[in-house]
Amino acid sequence: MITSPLRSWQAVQAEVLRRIQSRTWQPGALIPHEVALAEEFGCARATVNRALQALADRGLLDRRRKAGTRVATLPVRRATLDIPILRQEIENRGHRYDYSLLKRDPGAPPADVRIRMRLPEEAAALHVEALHLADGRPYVVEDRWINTAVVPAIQAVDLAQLSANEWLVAHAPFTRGDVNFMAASADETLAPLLQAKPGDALFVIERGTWAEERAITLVRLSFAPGYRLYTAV
Amino acid sequence: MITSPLRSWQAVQAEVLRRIQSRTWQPGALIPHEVALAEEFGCARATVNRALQALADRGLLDRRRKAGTRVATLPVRRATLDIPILRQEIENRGHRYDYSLLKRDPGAPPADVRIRMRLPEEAAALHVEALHLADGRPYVVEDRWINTAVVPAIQAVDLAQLSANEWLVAHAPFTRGDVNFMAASADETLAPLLQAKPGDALFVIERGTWAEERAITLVRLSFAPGYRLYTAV
DNA sequence: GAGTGGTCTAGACCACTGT
DNA sequence: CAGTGGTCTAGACCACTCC
Repeated sequence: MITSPLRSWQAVQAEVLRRIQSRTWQPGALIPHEVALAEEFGCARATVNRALQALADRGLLDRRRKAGTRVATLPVRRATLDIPILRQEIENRGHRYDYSLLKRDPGAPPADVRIRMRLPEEAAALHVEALHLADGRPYVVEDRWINTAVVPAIQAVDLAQLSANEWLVAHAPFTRGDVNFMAASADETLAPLLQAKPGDALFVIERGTWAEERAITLVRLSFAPGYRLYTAV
Repeated sequence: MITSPLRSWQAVQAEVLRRIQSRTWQPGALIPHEVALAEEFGCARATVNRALQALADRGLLDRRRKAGTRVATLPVRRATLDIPILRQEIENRGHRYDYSLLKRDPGAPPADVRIRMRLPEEAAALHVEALHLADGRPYVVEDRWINTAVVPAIQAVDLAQLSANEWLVAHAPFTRGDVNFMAASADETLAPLLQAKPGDALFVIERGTWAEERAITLVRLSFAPGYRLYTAV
């Protein structure tokens, strides 16, 4: 029961959340419409709207025009995770960041990469391999293909000084991206670079970025053993 | 240059995004304040506010009272990923879902679990191990500890019929959670369950949930080799 | 202290969609 | 067609923080 007016959308959100969690409003049930809640809470409809929208974004409510607002039956756990620039991630943890370019090779990408990037048969690309270090210890191996048709300017960049990632975020804004997280075993090439044993389980992030419908870059980051990606919900 | 009024916050967002991506507004630069933009775009300040807030949420703008709004220098890639109920994930992919309870053991948790869950020394808990299958093939091994002090009712549930996860989402709403993603090698116990070879790299999700400051459950999900977690940005 | 974003309000109209 | 959420507006006040 509400005694005094709820004046902020956060307060409204908290009260609605309480009713969901206390099962006052059962999963799947229709909740009162915005005008009714605004009246009950003693605030404007826009305030209720803001609160309910925030809860819908978090996956706790399902809202549809005319149909009304329902408590989600299967609350989806929605986690937001920041994918930081490696330099930032390492420096935020209080370590010194170092970077070393291993390879920089113009050339045709292998078939699997070409397909993932949807490049034509004879497309030119730039292959970059690099090692990122935290306090001098290997942190992650970067294996990247860059579509030089979209960002020709990168061919003139000295990637020994500035990582491809940092150049790209500054000069090649993307409109769309996808990310894959997976586990992979360290092979003979990767293991020594990461000071790991062949066969060690590595955490891998594979990321593609696109400008409209054209691939900019595809990168595979293989992290040293022990890496964890953390997020709060 | 804007010729006709931008009437929706999405239109305002698109125009601002265009200026960021075209570097009309350089990274780190201060952009006009809300009143000025509202005037230029021919809409209300609230509309501009909504658009800029959405972009700030996506990590493309930094906003501070009095200081104004700046283009983020290092655009953070923020990915939202849904952590579905396993049954849903498997059925969404068009497979048949099966579930098999391997173990159900009341008892004291080991020290590392107790510490992660911040349980007192002699706390009672319920240990559950289960296998989730897709089309009859092992999909993930679940290794879970449940704090029976918080959800005593689960002791009466027949976990051979209903997975602990599904019972918990319906009966123990949590206020806070954390998630860790990592890679681990299959050990002698896990490998046969997942039809994997010992040493295979497995994708692992470790999730803790809390009601206020009391741990509800801690679960470790070890996925069969080849699993990928995907998200679009 | 003053400038900027954060939010609330009351009212209005629009857009979608279930019946 | 009617009910519900989605959004816009104009104006107001507040809260934070830089100077």
